Amino acid sequence: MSANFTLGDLKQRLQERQHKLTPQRQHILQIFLDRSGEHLSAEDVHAILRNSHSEIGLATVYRSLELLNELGILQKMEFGDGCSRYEVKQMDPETHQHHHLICLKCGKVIEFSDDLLEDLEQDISEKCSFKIVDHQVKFFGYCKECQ
Amino acid sequence: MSANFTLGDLKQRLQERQHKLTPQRQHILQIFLDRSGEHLSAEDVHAILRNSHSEIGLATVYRSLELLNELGILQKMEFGDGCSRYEVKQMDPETHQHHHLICLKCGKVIEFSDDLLEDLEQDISEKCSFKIVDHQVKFFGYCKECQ
DNA sequence: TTTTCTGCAAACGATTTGCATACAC
DNA sequence: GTGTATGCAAATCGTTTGCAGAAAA
Repeated sequence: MSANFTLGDLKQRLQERQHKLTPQRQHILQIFLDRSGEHLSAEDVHAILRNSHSEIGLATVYRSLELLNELGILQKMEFGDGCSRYEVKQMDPETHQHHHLICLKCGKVIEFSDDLLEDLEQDISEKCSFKIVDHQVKFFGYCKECQ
Repeated sequence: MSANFTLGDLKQRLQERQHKLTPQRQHILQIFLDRSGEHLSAEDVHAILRNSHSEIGLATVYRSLELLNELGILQKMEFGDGCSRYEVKQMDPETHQHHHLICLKCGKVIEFSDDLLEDLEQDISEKCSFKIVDHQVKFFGYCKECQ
């Protein structure tokens, strides 16, 4: 249960949209598969690539991240630090969203999973005639070490 | 109850930090007081100023918005449209936060108030030893007109 | 082959900054 | 007066785009 994405999934989703399976795209996805739980920016990914082996243009990194996001493999998110960050999405829709606790002092991002929002979504749908397809919850405060 | 900020509050908070009460800062705050409920960007504010009377440099608008945010008078927020937006904060801490429903099609931002998050915050504090001082909740979906 | 990619460099848009002048205190 | 604010223009930063050559299908 709770299986992860593989390079095979990437290949399949690319083919469905007549996109090509390039080594650059594979390398970039692999970085996320090797580091699930981290929130990497385009610059982060670019630096990791540079350090490990392949030199890939920054523009290609940006284009690939955007594509992986559209394919539903990565999830784009903003933590207010001035750049977009990405993480691998959970394949299993049963495994519910996690929220982010962002420390105002050290900037650390802690994850917290929960399903309490289900009720709230239901409530909103009814009261506002708004069809919710996604949500984003961030809590700001101070982590254990910074309090 | 649920009183709003006034220019007097601005004056007081500025003095506490040895900042000066300038006409620019007053005009900018006034714009928000006249339009509570709107989520204005720096460019929006600049345009409104230009249309109404005073020509204020864009850099000053940015500096003032940042200052008003630090003074706790405005609340800075991101809706993913590429720029920071601001709205007047509620003075009364009893009046609880409102959440934002963001339509993925037309971009409209609807407000929704609720207190359900209280329980969740309590839960997180205990489980993660994380002291929460603020939260941000956004729901993405389709509004009545766009469904 | 045909179409989609990549890499580079230039373009971009939002935001910030340096600096000389102007103003609030 | 003294120190903070302003306005302008230039600088910055993350991100996007145009285009010619490279590579997947």
